[in-house]
Amino acid sequence: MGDRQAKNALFDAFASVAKALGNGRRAEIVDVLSQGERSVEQIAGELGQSVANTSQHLQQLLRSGLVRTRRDGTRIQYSLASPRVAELWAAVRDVAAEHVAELDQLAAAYLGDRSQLDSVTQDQLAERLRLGDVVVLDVRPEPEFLAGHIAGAVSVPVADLTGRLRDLPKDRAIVAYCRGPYCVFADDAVRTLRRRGYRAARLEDGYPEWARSGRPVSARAEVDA
Amino acid sequence: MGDRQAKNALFDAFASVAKALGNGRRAEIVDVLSQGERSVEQIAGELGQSVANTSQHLQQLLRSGLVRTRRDGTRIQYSLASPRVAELWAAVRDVAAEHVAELDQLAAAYLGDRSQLDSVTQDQLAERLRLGDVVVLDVRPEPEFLAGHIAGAVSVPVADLTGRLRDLPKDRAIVAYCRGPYCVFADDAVRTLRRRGYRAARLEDGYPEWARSGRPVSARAEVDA
DNA sequence: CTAGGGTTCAAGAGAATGCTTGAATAGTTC
DNA sequence: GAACTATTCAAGCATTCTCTTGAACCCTAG
Repeated sequence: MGDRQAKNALFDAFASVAKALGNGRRAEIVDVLSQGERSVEQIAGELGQSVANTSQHLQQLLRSGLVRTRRDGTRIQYSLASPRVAELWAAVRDVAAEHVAELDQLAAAYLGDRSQLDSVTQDQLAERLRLGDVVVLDVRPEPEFLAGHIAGAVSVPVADLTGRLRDLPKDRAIVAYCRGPYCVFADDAVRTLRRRGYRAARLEDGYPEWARSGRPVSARAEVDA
Repeated sequence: MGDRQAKNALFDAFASVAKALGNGRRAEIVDVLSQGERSVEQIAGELGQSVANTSQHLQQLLRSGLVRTRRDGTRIQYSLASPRVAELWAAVRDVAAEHVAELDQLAAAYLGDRSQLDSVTQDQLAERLRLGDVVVLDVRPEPEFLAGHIAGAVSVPVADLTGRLRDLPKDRAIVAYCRGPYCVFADDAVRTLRRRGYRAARLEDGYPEWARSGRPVSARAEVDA
């Protein structure tokens, strides 16, 4: 014991986890799965990749232990092996944001200019929720809302936003949120709302971060009541 | 914005951080550097790799932003870019421990059988330190002790242990610690001590974890006093 | 300014990776 | 039990990785 060969094997095993996340497409898969379980076809659609290629990436994630599968009728649902995997992914993302030089530009290229968008921290939103002086909009697709959302939020998927503007008050502050700091849904929603004269801002990060902080959430059961 | 190409580039950038850790040798480099800064030659020595190869891995870590360099006389000292990198590495290690199937066997192959070794948690050690009924041994090489150690610990590098047995009391409990949960120094020390009739146990993890938990530490300045 | 040594660079061989295409599989569902 | 279809497998090609060897490059120290 303590020999070089065994040590190499051990560290190769540690590194296998990082290697699994060490590809843009697989990273994106983990990002998608941190929103909830998905079938191969759904994931391929979100990534803009072929089903075969997506399947191979999923196999690799499966072998590395980061995801698991469940059969659901005719399809296979993939999900993260545990919440720790989502935390690891968030840690990778944060270290990249801090230490990768080009990240700001790349994020700007994908997200567009955010300098005009007001944003709100978790603490600020929690306080305003407590005071009740804010409307919270969950602009993710509805299934994700149903799977879990910020307690008190209303589901208005960004695709439906323009059709549901009449439900929203112009005299109250609106805070929109979505999947995380690099998700564009809330940005789009806030831009649309402000253009029409609403007082809208985006939550700095998204639902997964809110839930991980242990803040109040609801899921389907409570909603349907 | 929001287009596929930009999104791919963004996630490739996130993944670049994971990719940097996605090689056993580079993972080991980060593990070594989480103990403090090292020259290329030192790192190569610890890894059992050629200097040229080690240098190339270090260049890659440098490009990914995870490490930084500092010139010190005729040599270049590498260190982690920030404590967050050490945290990320610990997160990778923990996820691997939880989700990689073969990890237990690989760890056992490297560490040997730990079932006979008593171990102590951070909480337990903190409590016993408070009560003063324990001798804490830092069995890492002395430079690492000098760079920072558990407050109240004594430096007895494992290589010097047999020569310094007379300094250790047989009537008090001894807790040895080293670099982390996958470090063999404390194991070796505890085995040696128990064979000679001392009451020894190992700290479950190591110095970096202790420090990260915000528990009391000391460094050179206080020690020399 | 020069010698020396720590570090980096360059080229190359062999293996691994990532995506494509097309076929095979397995498990439901009807 | 048979048709369907979501998923996986297999083969192939271009690219990237990892380690080796040997030479080149700085920079400090004297």
